[in-house]
Amino acid sequence: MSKPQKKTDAIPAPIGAISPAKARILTAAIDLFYEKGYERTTVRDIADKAGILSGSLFHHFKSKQDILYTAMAMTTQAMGEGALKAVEGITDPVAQLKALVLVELASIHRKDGHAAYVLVDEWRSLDPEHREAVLALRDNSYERCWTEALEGCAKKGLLKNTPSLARQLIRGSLAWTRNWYRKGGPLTLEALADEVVGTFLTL
Amino acid sequence: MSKPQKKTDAIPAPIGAISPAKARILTAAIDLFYEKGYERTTVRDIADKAGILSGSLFHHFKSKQDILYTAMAMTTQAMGEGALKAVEGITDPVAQLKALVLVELASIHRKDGHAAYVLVDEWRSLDPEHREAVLALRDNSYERCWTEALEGCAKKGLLKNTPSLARQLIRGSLAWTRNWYRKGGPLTLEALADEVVGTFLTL
DNA sequence: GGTTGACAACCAAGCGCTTGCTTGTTTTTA
DNA sequence: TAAAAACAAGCAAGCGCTTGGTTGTCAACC
Repeated sequence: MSKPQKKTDAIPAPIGAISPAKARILTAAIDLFYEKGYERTTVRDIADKAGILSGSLFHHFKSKQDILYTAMAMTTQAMGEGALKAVEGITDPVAQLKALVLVELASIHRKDGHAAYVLVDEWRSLDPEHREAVLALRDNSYERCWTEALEGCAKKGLLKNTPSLARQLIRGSLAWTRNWYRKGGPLTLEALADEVVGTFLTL
Repeated sequence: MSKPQKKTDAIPAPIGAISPAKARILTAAIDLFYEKGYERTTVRDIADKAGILSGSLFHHFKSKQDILYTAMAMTTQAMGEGALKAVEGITDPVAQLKALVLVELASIHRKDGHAAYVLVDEWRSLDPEHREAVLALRDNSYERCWTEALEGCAKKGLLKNTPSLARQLIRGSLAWTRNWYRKGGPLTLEALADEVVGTFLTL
């Protein structure tokens, strides 16, 4: 018994099963982060919204930072699965791209349960170690889908930029929609997705 | 003299002359906001960097929020002037657009004295009233340049989207460069600007 | 089937610290 | 010599988080 070392506690734990209580807290936290940002959101705010006292939060999460990390990691994982499902069965890279753009837009504007905007707005609030962990998680599935679609387009000569540059430009365009796009207006998400795809491809 | 009303104190004051001391504080604050964001930056941080004690800040600014507002308003005004100067004498709308893209990129990555990134990152930290004031300031000159250039391109049939949609997509692409673009790499800001213009126009 | 113990979830209270900001005084500047 | 600028000290409030005790739940045991 020279080295105890039961658990690798130094490196952030993987995202396993989430208890109902944890899920409730995460939902509340994500809503508040969306409205006010991480820093302006207090643990008391989160607890209030989740219907418990602030101290009880720390029975489920070891810190406020842990809540953010879990939210981002969970969302990343969910988006990876969503992206995989979106391109499933599609072989045309243009159609793949269109599907991926729509998934990302829908996530940002909360058409589903995800919460992609935390992955847009809160990078700076996430500790460097956690940041790397989330990035690794993202590159593993979500970005892989994008790369595949974009490289497919490039091979057909449809892409104006290199795939990696195109990815960053598109990501920026989509992320910024958070600051101006409103559902219910004349422009639907689908139409917006078409516009974006049409912009970055030479069709 | 039925109404005193010496100064419209309710609505944020306009940006007049900035004293040297104020300018020093603002520079320090902008640096820190850039590194850590508004919320994580304390008034003591700002004072330290400016070479004074924290209490002395409030001789120059009435609140921390006032520092942010002044920084954003000042930056907005400077960018308006920068944009005007950039398109000065240029009649070709494509060349205008290229110049404007470069100005915005340079500001975001602090190649000049401006600090456009606060206009990207810190909107949520700015009080609603101040926010409107800055937006009005922006639309007054800076956005006017963009609208003119984009409408010029549209008239020539070079634009893929409507000018207003193109503006938002471009703005997003440029803003997001903050999260991936690093100076000193193989891609210069000028080359990046060319890529962006080439992407959004049908040349 | 009633008692018991173990455990997770939560409450109640508050600790130690940091925050933005204020006040009264001293120094610097013009 | 008076205004502007900076200091020195600290307040009140709010922050993340800890602690110790109270519930509710459910399987194990006689």
